[in-house]
Amino acid sequence: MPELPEVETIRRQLAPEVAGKRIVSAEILDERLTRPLPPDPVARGLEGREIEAVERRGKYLLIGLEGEGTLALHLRMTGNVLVRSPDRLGASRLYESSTEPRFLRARFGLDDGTEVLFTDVRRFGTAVLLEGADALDEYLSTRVGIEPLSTDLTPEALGRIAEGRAAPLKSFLLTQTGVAGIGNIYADEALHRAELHPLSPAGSMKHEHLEALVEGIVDALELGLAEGGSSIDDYLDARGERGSMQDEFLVHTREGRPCPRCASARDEREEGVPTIERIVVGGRSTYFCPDCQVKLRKRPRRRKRRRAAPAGSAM
DNA sequence: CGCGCAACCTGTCTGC
DNA sequence: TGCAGACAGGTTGCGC
Repeated sequence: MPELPEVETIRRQLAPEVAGKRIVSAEILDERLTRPLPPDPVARGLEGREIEAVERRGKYLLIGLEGEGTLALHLRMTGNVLVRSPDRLGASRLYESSTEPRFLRARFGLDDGTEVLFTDVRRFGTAVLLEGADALDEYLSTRVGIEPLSTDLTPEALGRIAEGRAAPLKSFLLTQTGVAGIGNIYADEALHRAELHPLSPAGSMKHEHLEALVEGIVDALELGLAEGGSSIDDYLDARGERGSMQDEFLVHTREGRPCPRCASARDEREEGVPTIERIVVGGRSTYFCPDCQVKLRKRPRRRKRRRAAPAGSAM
């Protein structure tokens, strides 16, 4: 579930609720959360420690602790982080419920009564306690690459990591050590914006494609952030509320619907508008418009003229 | 080293 | 109604 916009939404809500407060209790309720290490040392390492900051790298939520420690949380597919502050009871569905959320995997209590809850249906989520700046850097160095909403993401930088790659663009975008934070939703949305075919080899992009893809990535992620993330199924923000990005999808989960770009390009005529297709790439559902998302050739050597008229697939 | 795919989990939905 | 099978936002480990 949570990709960069969802994790960043949680981070922004969590930070002001927990920064400067002290952890007075830490309960790891599911031992898989800290796998392969046992949960007890993690819980003991947290208790009594003050939270200094809440940051994010890729899809990792980083809880900065006094003494150079960091609790690195990853929500994987169905994880949620919820914050309950004592003075906000009744502010949302989450607070109204007096009962514990389902699938609770960890609970952290702070010195002013604030509670931070980690829930996760599928139990893929992880919590790692890293001591010292070096341990954090080492942990992240093999897991996350370029931060897409920073100035580090340029067409040149993207070109360097894509160079020589035969993997399809969709798989390339999902590789976190290249560009970090993009998941299945935003990969589809970025490729549509860039007018690139998900099966094009990553190494086939020329400068204009790299520029378009950078722009597509940034636009898709920023819209996701502005909408508070995508709630297709499980995702809720730190206050227990749904995001609204799912209402803004151009292609993701929209199989059979008209392509919004092609439709607006010829809005006078209703018929003949290409429709979104679903294929499987790297084992993941992939949605795209076969008409406006151009399939690039492996070698950028020969330039091929694109046909002007759409192949009339009757549908 | 790059790449594709199974595995890790549990819940929900669809079709017979 | 019951049940098998497909599918779900992510990452890792293994084999080629």
